[in-house]
Amino acid sequence: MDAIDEQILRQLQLNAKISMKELAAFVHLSAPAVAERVKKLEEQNIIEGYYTKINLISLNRSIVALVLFKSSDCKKLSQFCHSHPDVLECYRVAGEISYIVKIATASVETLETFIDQAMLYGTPSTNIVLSGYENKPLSLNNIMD
Amino acid sequence: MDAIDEQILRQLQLNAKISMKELAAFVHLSAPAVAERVKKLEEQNIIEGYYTKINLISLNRSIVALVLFKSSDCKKLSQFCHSHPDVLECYRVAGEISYIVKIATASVETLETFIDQAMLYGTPSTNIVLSGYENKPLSLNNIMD
DNA sequence: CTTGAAAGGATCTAAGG
DNA sequence: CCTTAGATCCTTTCAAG
Repeated sequence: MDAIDEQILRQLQLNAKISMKELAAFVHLSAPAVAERVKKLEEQNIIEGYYTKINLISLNRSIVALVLFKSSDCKKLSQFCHSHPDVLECYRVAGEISYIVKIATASVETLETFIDQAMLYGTPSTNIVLSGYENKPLSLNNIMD
Repeated sequence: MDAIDEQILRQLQLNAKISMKELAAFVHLSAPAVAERVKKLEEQNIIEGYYTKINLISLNRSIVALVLFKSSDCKKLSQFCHSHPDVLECYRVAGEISYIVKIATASVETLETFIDQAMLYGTPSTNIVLSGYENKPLSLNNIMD
């Protein structure tokens, strides 16, 4: 991983579908050279995947909430969340809280159902998201383009 | 948005770089037909973007934490987080907590620095992530393939 | 690493149902 | 809205430097 790889990763974070040609222009290399670097980054699992962000409202998930659990049965809670169709992310954490779940759901009714079910495994504290942002790109050094 | 669009979105969530040809095979249409649907989904902002997930350790961010803020100056905190190079996500929430920040940072020292700075804008409660998962794909109805 | 060329895919365009 | 067919562009691979 050198400075050129870092620039490649930076561009890929912003746009997974950039062409090798464009990427090559960014880093001042040829397209075959960049393609080989990207391939190696994939093989080393430094690039973990390419995914598409879909508008949550379009997926009928108008309500996003972060649910914090104290003293929960983490194993069962983890299983429950993993199988729940509205759960986006979940984290086992060390701190005041023991488990944190991000959920995107259709309505307050479906949120209530989730909470009721989750209460079997711990004590939830629900925080509904009013605004926020995600997917801020990271760079190793803070090189700006 | 019909059932075919939903299938397209489902596949794109799993792999942003799938070809129109492959996607067409999934939904039993021709490649140009699928390409046009994808283009419309992009124009309607139902597809919000194509991103690459990079391994955090490779980016020198071994520590991930979720920091919860109570009674904070949300506007200034938001500005601070937005400009911080290690912040991945932040949310203004309604609940017991008023602001939640996800940060990926190099070490306990850099985490400490973040907390010290963030304390100017609110009262943080730091939860270090032990394990977790993200990017669970969503579907409108729970159609499995 | 480069350039350049050739082969294979993917995408785009156009014509038509 | 769809299909098929052709043209064009991109990527990939290989050569040679």
